[in-house]
Amino acid sequence: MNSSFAHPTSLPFAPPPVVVDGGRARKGKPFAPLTADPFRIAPGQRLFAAGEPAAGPFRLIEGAIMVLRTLPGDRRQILDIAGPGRTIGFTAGRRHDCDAVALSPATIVRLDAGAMDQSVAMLAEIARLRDLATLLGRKTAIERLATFLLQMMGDDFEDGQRLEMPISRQDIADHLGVVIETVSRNFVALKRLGALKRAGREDVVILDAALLRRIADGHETHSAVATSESA
Amino acid sequence: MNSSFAHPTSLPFAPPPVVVDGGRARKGKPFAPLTADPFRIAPGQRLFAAGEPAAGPFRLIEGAIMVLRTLPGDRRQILDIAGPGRTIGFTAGRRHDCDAVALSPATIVRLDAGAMDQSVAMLAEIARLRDLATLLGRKTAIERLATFLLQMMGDDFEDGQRLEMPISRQDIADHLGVVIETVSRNFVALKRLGALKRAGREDVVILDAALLRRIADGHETHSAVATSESA
DNA sequence: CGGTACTTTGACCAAATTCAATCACTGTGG
DNA sequence: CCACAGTGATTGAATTTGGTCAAAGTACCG
Repeated sequence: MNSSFAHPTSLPFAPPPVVVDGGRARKGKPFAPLTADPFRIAPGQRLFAAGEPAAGPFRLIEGAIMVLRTLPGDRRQILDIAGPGRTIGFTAGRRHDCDAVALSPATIVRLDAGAMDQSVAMLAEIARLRDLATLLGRKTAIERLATFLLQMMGDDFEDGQRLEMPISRQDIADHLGVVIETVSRNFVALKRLGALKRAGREDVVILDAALLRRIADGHETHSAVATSESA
Repeated sequence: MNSSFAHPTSLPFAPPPVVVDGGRARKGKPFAPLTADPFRIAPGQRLFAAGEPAAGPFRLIEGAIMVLRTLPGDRRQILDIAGPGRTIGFTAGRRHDCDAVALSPATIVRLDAGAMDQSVAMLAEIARLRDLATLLGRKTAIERLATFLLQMMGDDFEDGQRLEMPISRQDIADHLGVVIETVSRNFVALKRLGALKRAGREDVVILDAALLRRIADGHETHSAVATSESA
């Protein structure tokens, strides 16, 4: 179903997630979101792994982290690609049920598990996972890719703007539930449709966000991966 | 991608979700999970719809309710099939982003949005949606069906036991991200593999739960929907 | 009984996967 | 500065899984 995949490269130094005191704020501030000290991890390094005792949720200050699950036969499902401000690492049990791996150098703080109002972050997580499930269950490959690009763009993104993508084709594929070749072909398809153009190795320039949006939403019903066109 | 689908039949009577007092407990009990009065809805009736102002989460006392999203072109993704004890209807914004429809006569209570410890239910919901996303992103049709059956069985289910399925093929299909014919064919495949046998219209007898589990987990690597065998 | 709705089956089709090159960018060493 | 590995991305061809379309089959209900 899927083959060689982008290794969670265990990089040189491996600071264990730095658990400072039990989570209680040391200096007063009784109801501020209680945290430990921020720490950094390098690209490819794991923040936590499935099966490990849960070390409370984490707030991502800077960088990008992906959260993923592995199943037999080289199959992976990337459940989240989180950027600054996002909270990750919620778990229902005593142990993590996913791996979390840095995509770029990341700064993180561990949140106190008891800290009030993780509920906002949890509700956001639920909404996000519903979107993902809908995408995986009911969207075509090109719709998935368009949806993904729009997510990476965030709001207030303008046509002509360069979109940085600190993520490999394999990881995109494992996020969108397709194989790497399908991602490639659909990048080409979007290029042909005039939605974007390449910009260097990993990046891309968005030419028509509105078109992208129509494709993502399942209007613009082309199969799109045509087999050699003139233009 | 998907065609005629099981209509959220708007049934005769349609009691609006009965909002009793603001959620405050009337009789003391200061910290009991504050609720309004239970109410009932009939099969096919909607509990809430996407776009409606959020009416707080609901606890399902009895019956079955499905939560689903609709996208252009007759496409649906059923995100949840909830039974007694489950809490549904979480939403990040002020409005629901899903529809909820009863599969069987259901008894429900509205929970006070502020009531402590929805967080347990939220964490469970997150875990559930991660499983679903993994299934939709990375499992084959037969693996999806096996996984679904195991879920319906719950724990402590024994070989030879009859499994009641108060849900149509179309709804199963829209839950598993395949079409109705694929569900049919894979029921046949599971029958041929000796995992189950039919029992009346909707129900099924589980013959080999262990096999089902192996299939669901992606061991037992058969494509399985063979095109006419002798046995 | 006959009608309606849902399910199953079959034949065919298409989107996506698999397998296998080829290509393009990066970094290295000559 | 250029040849050349090495890695990841792209392209092509063949295959497969699941989808589409259409025709039975089957249960349920009046």
